[in-house]
Amino acid sequence: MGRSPCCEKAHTNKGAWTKEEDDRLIAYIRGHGEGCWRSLPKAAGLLRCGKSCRLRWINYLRPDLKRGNFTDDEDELIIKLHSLLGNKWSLIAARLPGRTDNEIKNYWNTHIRRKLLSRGLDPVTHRPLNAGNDNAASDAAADHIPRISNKPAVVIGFRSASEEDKSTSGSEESSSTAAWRLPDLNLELCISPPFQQQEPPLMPAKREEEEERRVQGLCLSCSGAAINVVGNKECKCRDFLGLKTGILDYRNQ
DNA sequence: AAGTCGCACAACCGCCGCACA
DNA sequence: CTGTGCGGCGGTTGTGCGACT
Repeated sequence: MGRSPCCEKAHTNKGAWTKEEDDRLIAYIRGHGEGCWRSLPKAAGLLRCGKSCRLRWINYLRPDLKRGNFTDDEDELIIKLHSLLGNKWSLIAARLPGRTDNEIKNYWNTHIRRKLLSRGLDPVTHRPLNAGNDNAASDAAADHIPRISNKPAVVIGFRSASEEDKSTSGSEESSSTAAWRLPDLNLELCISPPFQQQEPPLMPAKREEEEERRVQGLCLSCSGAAINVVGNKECKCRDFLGLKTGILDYRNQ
């Protein structure tokens, strides 16, 4: 029993959006807000699938989009976030006001990958290309090595100095990742939720949740000041990695 | 001027997780 | 508890355009 398609494909337009379609979509959302994407196309008089409308709105038509070139600051922020989060484009985009996950994903694949390669860094692992296994590094650069669980390769910065000491004497993880240092990544995340070495493995969904909480729970702008760690709530300083950022939440506008 | 190539980015596809009945 | 519908996400593809030969 297959799932029904998200829309009646036979009667939907595909490909590039026309000006008229854009206008209809904008007018409808202005009038009714973002709601049920599935029913939106019909209500707005569009021969498009709901997903397509959502994508078009989020990636192109939203009024709070920046458009235009990425700044150097944004470049560096993306690189840092990618080293922490991996290919979690939506999480990365949430830290870059006016940028969409799709835009960042495209930008990564076209610009930043090359930028990292030119720095001698593997864009997948953020490790130096000539570090360790040469074959592995070059293969990874060619995208032949799948990232393990799509998780960030680097966990640096989430440990205190004392944790660091502990880890040097211990686990496999310490030898495989913590022993290595990302040269240009210094987030000064010296405070953190307690590092739980013996933490039982999380279920995949929980793991992702936890991952997000780790990032959210740390204010990366306040040089790790503990006062800004407020559980899984955003720090109110609105200053992320040195960039003034509003946390993007167009849904509440 | 015509053809080819590579880049940039918009759009699509398929899967997953969550909410709900 | 299970099945279904929906929104959301990440990977991939398609297409337009400029640079180059």
